[in-house]
Amino acid sequence: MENNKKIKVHIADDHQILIDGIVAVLKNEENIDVAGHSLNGRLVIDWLNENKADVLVLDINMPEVDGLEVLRYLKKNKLELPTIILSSYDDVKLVKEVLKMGADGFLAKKCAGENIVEAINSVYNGDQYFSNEVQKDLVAAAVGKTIRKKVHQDGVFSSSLTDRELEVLQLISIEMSTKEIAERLNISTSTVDTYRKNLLQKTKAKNSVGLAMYAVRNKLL
Amino acid sequence: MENNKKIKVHIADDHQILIDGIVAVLKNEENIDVAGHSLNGRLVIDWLNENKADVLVLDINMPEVDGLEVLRYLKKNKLELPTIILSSYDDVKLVKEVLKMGADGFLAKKCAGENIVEAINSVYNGDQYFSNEVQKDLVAAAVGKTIRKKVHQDGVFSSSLTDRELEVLQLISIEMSTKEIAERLNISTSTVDTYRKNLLQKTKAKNSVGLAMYAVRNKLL
DNA sequence: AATCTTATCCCTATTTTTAGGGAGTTGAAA
DNA sequence: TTTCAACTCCCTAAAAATAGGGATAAGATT
Repeated sequence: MENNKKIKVHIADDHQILIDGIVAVLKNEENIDVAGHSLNGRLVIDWLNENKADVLVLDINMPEVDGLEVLRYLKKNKLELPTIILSSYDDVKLVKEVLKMGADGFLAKKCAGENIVEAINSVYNGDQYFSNEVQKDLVAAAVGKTIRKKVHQDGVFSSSLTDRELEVLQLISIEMSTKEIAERLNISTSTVDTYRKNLLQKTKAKNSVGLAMYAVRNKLL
Repeated sequence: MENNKKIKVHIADDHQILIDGIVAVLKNEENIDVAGHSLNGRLVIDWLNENKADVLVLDINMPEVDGLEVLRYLKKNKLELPTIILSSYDDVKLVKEVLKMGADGFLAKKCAGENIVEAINSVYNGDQYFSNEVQKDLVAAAVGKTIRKKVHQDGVFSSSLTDRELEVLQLISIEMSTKEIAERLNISTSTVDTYRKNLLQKTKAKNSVGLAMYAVRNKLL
């Protein structure tokens, strides 16, 4: 019952309805206290400057300042705050990206509200938490429970995209042709072709549209 | 208090958490009864074949069968079911598209849960309901309260894209090639090519990536 | 009755993308 | 010092997309 024993949670999502839902679910939990909630990343950072949370539940897609930027901010300022990513997609590629950026959990929105309780308790205790399907995929990727270590030790999960590849991906996403990209980057079209091939392989996209959609999904633009 | 006076609502959204939130909000309303809920469009249609709802609250982005397809189904089967579109974005273009397809309300998810009560009552009474910002934009587009009539009378709001074009656009956006689309729609590749040309012209996109990005921007997926 | 929209299909030709392959340089890490 | 990742470039060939053009049938609208 004591307040100082409760896990203080901050929830960030641009959908008020979803926040309401999570709050409703967490209201039944005695050891969890929703200390605050924000509708975008800017508000999260502002809030964290004034208050303290034990766990952050963070949506990726938010206006103005999105979840990835909040993660970057936390990392840069060496704020060790257990963070669970809320996502509409249980995209393995996105999981990898956010893990690399310091997130500790990944919860697909389509998961029932009850899982969020588990997730919060897990990351609060220093563990990691992943949605079912995500976890399956991760396991399929031949990794056990030491995911974080893997990530930080040998970069198994680090985003497969190099700087240059990302650059090319971004230019593809703004409707540039190979020739245009080559001119823009002052490299030959052959080189751009190589990046295209690597991108298609790494993102498992079928064509340029798939590359652009990958960029959209993973907020790479 | 009588059950037969309650408005039977069916909620469709692929995020369980969001459904939980809406159910929690509607639980406090005496004249509204959440008769059912579904995680994708296929389940909505299945449910409607077995049950009756007075109002449908429908998310656009759902796996397998999305909200737009449900709207198409309702239209094709002449099912007059007041429908409120739940969307992550209050994109005017999307509003136009769904209005054209027979929706009666448009609620941005970022709106507080209370608005949904108003929205449900409105469409149940034959009126239309729109989120604040959407409404503003619609007014700005020089239209008053006879939106539906306008839509059905002179197509002021009809998107420049025809049904078939939209269909092709969506298939392009999921990385399908012209040949694949032709097979899926049982038309010739020449026809698909024609739609591609028209789409490129209408959306002012430079290539398929541009088309996909247009679809993303306008939430046509 | 004449017009317009939508959906359908075809032809030609060029440009772009995709799919294989290989290969050299550089800089950083082991 | 060797190894490795990243960046760069090239060759060949097939598949796909883009850019013009035109055409017909069904339906609704004027």
